Amino acid sequence: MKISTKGRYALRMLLDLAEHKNDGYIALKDIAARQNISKKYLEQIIPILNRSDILSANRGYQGGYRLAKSPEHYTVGQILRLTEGSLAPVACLEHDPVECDRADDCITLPVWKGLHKAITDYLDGITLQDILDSQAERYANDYII
Amino acid sequence: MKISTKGRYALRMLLDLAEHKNDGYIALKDIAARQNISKKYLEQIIPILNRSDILSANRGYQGGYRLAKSPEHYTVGQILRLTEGSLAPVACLEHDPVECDRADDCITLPVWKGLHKAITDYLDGITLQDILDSQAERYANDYII
DNA sequence: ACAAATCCCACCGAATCAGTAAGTATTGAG
DNA sequence: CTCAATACTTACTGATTCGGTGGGATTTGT
Repeated sequence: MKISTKGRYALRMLLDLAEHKNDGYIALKDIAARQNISKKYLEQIIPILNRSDILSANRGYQGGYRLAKSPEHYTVGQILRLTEGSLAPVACLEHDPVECDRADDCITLPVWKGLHKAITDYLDGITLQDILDSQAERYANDYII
Repeated sequence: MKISTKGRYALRMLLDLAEHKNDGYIALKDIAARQNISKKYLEQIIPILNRSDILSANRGYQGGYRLAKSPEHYTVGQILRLTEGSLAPVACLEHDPVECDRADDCITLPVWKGLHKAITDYLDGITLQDILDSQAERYANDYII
């Protein structure tokens, strides 16, 4: 019941892009350095995100990535669904559901459905902008103290 | 981000014991047959639950297991914590937290804390009795229709 | 032309998952 | 007292996933 590093890194990568959304195209090298993540591994995660048009990429010299939309248009749920494949806590709730002949009278299925809803309701309610805002707020508090 | 079969089987096993709580000691063989789960595998799951005094076991002829308390005293969260080790969606939130030197200014940590809370609030709010009740209700409806 | 970047594909060790196998210890019934 | 049924224990195993690394090919601004 863990979020994979792939998902956590993807979120941090997009947050990094959100923080630098006015700096043009950001090279993977810079994200890797700032976030202290292997650039090679990020190279493997990027195409997962890139497939669904949430990023805009530029190859070659001075190339890199930037967000296709502004940070409030990305929810954490949306990002994690890409990297994790699905946020369903059991296989029988996935989009192409794994067949389960017990589903009709499965006594535990409603529990998993409810859990799935609790998870997605929470994660789809948080945008990248929300996370940036809460960070800004924290820094402000630090400054006051 | 999946609940393991170990956790799902543990829940079904305890629900089976709850359904037969007035039938004395229940042999693993019977649970395995009713739930269509390998008895050998259940044998491996049982000690995880047995360690924490939620079961009462009897060895030998006519032996088996029964719940130590009544079904409303078991929450799904409590059971899954035993089999999954922890319900934390990231390692840095576990009980013996995995060290993370970035924790102090980790921008994503509040997200994972909130997710952890959403998950545990939901799962700790459901008891075995709740599940049995919802099943009974469904059967009642079927009967009416 | 060259260097910096994205892209692409294969590989790899370690851990986890989902079980199986084989045997020991304990108990009630006959 | 013996036997069969049961819980308990330990070890093993094949498949898959996790968390990467390595080696290049391709594109692009200077």
